[in-house]
Amino acid sequence: MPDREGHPELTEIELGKVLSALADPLRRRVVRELAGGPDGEARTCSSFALPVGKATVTHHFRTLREAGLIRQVDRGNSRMATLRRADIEDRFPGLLSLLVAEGVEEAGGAGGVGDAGGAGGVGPAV
Amino acid sequence: MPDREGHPELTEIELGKVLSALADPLRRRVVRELAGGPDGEARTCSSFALPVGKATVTHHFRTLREAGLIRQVDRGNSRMATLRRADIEDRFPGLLSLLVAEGVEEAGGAGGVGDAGGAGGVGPAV
DNA sequence: TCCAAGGTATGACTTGCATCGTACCTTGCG
DNA sequence: CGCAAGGTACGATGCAAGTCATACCTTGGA
Repeated sequence: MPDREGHPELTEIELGKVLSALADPLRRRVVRELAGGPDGEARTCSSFALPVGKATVTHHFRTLREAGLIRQVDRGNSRMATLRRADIEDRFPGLLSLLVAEGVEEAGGAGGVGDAGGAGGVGPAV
Repeated sequence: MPDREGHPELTEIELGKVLSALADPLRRRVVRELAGGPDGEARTCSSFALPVGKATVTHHFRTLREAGLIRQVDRGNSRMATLRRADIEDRFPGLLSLLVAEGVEEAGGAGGVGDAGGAGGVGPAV
């Protein structure tokens, strides 16, 4: 059962909810940025500079949280979000690689996803 | 540019459209059944026995086709659908494994996805 | 030739979702 | 203490998506 903040447990993460959450380009961008950063990195919601209002940002982060993709913890004034990297890799190996690869191709990189698909090596060498 | 039947080319397959298409459980079921069958298997729309009306079935198959997940070819009276397995593996390696694994866990299999994540070995040995 | 079967096209309906504005709460700081 | 800043809650709105009923087309077979 999810805790009172809405985080599902590892075994409760459902593929359908994850895919629905990742269907939105804004949410995909958040996960991609987190996946491209160091493991365990904690960022505030506002640090992503999403081109939508505050209320909408809250909505998107709630969706990501309830899907099991991110973890949110209160830290004083702000609310830090971290990627549940190990959990996602455990249940859906290779999924994060696909998101990171999407960012690469949009950034003007050459075609091909390289070694994507492996369980490791998603983030930078920490 | 997609052909007049709506099939996108390999390089036109977008992650966003694919994820949106797979967000629906009925469509996920179609892809999962195709991915679990032999490579190149062609089935009619009605062979999936989806619990919705004919018009809705057409709608779902159109979505899958325009996302680039299946290919539909006329064959006399019926319209056969085949999984674009190689194309999907090329652009999103490991994605089909996740769908097949979902079916396994729902069917009462033990936890864990085994060797999922590799590019090969999604379907049965053909 | 006529009819049944598989799909498609169209229009309508309903629900869900993304978005916003506003009000409100909490924390940190001057 | 008082205020600004980060988030949340709630209500409203507009649009996209899933569903259906119906009508229609095409093919294959009796």
